[in-house]
Amino acid sequence: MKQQGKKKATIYDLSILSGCSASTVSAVLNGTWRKRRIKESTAELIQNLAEQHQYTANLQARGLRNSRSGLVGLLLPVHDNRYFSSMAQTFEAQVRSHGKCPVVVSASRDPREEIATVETLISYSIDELFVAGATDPDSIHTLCEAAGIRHINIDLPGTKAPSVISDNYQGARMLTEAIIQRFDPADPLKPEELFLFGGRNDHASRERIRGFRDIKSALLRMDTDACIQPTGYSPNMTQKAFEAFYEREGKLPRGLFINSSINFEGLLRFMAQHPHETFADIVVGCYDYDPFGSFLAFPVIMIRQDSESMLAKAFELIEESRPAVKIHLIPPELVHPRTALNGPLDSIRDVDA
Amino acid sequence: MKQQGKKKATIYDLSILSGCSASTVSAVLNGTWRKRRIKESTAELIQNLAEQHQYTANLQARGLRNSRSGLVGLLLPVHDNRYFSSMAQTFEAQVRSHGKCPVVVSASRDPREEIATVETLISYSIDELFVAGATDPDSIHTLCEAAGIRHINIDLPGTKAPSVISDNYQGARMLTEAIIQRFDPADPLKPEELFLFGGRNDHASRERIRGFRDIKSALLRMDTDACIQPTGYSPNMTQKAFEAFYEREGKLPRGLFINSSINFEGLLRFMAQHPHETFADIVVGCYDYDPFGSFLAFPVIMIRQDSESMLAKAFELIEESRPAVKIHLIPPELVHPRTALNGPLDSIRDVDA
DNA sequence: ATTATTTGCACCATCGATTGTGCACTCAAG
DNA sequence: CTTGAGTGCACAATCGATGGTGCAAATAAT
Repeated sequence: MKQQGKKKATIYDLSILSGCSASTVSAVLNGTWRKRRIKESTAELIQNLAEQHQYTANLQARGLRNSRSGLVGLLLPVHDNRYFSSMAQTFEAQVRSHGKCPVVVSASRDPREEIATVETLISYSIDELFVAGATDPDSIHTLCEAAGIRHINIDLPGTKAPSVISDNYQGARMLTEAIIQRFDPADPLKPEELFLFGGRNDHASRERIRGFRDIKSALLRMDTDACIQPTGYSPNMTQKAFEAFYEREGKLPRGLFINSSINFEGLLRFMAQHPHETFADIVVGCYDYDPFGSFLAFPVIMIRQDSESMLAKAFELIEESRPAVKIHLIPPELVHPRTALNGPLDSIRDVDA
Repeated sequence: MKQQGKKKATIYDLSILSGCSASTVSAVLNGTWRKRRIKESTAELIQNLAEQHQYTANLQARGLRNSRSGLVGLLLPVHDNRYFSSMAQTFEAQVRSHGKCPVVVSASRDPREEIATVETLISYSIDELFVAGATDPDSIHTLCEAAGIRHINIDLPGTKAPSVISDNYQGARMLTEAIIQRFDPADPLKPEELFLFGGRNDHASRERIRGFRDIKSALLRMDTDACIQPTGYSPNMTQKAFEAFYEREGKLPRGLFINSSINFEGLLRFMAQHPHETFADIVVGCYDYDPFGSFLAFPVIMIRQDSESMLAKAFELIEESRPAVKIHLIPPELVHPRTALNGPLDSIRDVDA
């Protein structure tokens, strides 16, 4: 790649060209020139020069001076699933509409990586940080607080900063109930046929498990916890859990509560290894929404977490000077099988053809 | 959010604490101290102080001085689909392994937004830029070149910078052929039953259409171009195209070549409006891979674009001092129905449970 | 005409890190 | 004792933008 290119123009270049001082140029170009009582004609002169020479401010210099960067961060566990990627999409739009620059990074649900990533972001003087699905929101809080950075938890709550999360308990109740009721009353689901797969020991999983357990107890019967199989957030671990179950029982449970779309991918991997008939009669409830997942051959009931509302609430809170450290629950939505919902992409105009 | 927090420590603070000059502190902390013949004991002293006071460098200041930031950018059209989100995931891992900081941003396939976004990135002195799926790679090239920023096109080629793209022509040939051959020889697909939906007038779409057309001519017969329906990259437009078709013909074509998973979502939306039976006999080929898409009730043949290889090649090229401005084709992979491939998430360890 | 205001802008320190230059000191060789 | 080489570090300029302060010229008030 050619490394030449005549060094981007600076306010000093424009200062010489215009015969004004650099501070005048700066004031004109950052909009504070009226406040500084710069003549309109001077402003125009400089603006024209800036345009001719394609001036753009060096944002690192500005950020250094202001100790703010105009960057707003979103920390994700992973990019590669619909829940988080649509959150990223919404986040970008929101941040842009506030005139800031969105920065989305992922940290693989690894506490060390999370800390390191946040430290890096802080070193760039990001202005605000949205922490989504962090394994350790409270240590992130400590870092942010020391640096004086406004921050907020999304999806997984912390105890030291305000949090906006999905109402996992209610969502799990709705989902569990929908799974059970999906069965023909003539041949209803039996307690030993309803299992939960996926998740781990995080707040979201615990709440979902609690909702699952409560509804299962109420509508069917809750015997032991054998029907709850946390497998982590990994397709492969989930697949192995299904394989193990199938090995033991010779079939899958008819009713499946799957903790997330990532775990659902584990079921897909299992399915790829087994004949179609193995799934003739199953009903899946998945705590996440994926449009393709909704149209599989068997009934898939999904929960769409309302990341738009979550982000909207988060933006609202982060603007407050001293938001209460509390958890805000956003109700998710039950999505019946074969439903194609609109997503953030729908607000993008796609002209031409 | 509390705005206090005792201002992060700087080299000047450590300079006072250690009794050394700021330049010595700087040298010690950025690793150049041997070159500057600093005593080992001095280095240790300063390193300990740095640790005690949780010093981290202000990267904006460093970037300003060096006119490099340590940031590497990836510009995407959108986050919210599996192709691009998995590209983002792979990109992050690669950039991190080079000791840099990944920045992923999307620009909605809007040329203006692309330009504005790239200008912002340049203003932060990003070191390198990967431009994926840009509508207007050549104007982006102009910007980058003026700023002396190494850059490379991915997914959609430009004429002024090296490009790494998927071999859309070959991929489309494979996909078209696989669709046709999926049908029972006893009741083969007829020319008027094979349609292409989606895409627009970009390089990828044109190549895919060319591949589609060539194979269709060779194996069936290519009459008019009525069987090619570019609908843009929008689920809704695609849905409307299907509705219109259905309105006219009373059914869908039995063989469908769908240009991308985004367009495939348009088919889902159509499906949500119509009874199951409408799709009893269709075969879909989709130029994109989505694990859930692969397991739908009808056969879905997919193309997985090898974004890992594309990125690997792109990283290789961008390191070269003067890479040739040519297009590198990366062969994609045909994915048979009901296949669950591994993705970038599989390389993430998910401990605990 | 003289003093008081207002207008228009230049000057300079500052943000934090980097780096070329050079000075003072130690130690050994002559 | 002088010279030369090497050691260890400090100084100061620099990256580009910002904003407080102050000063001269233009205009208004008396």
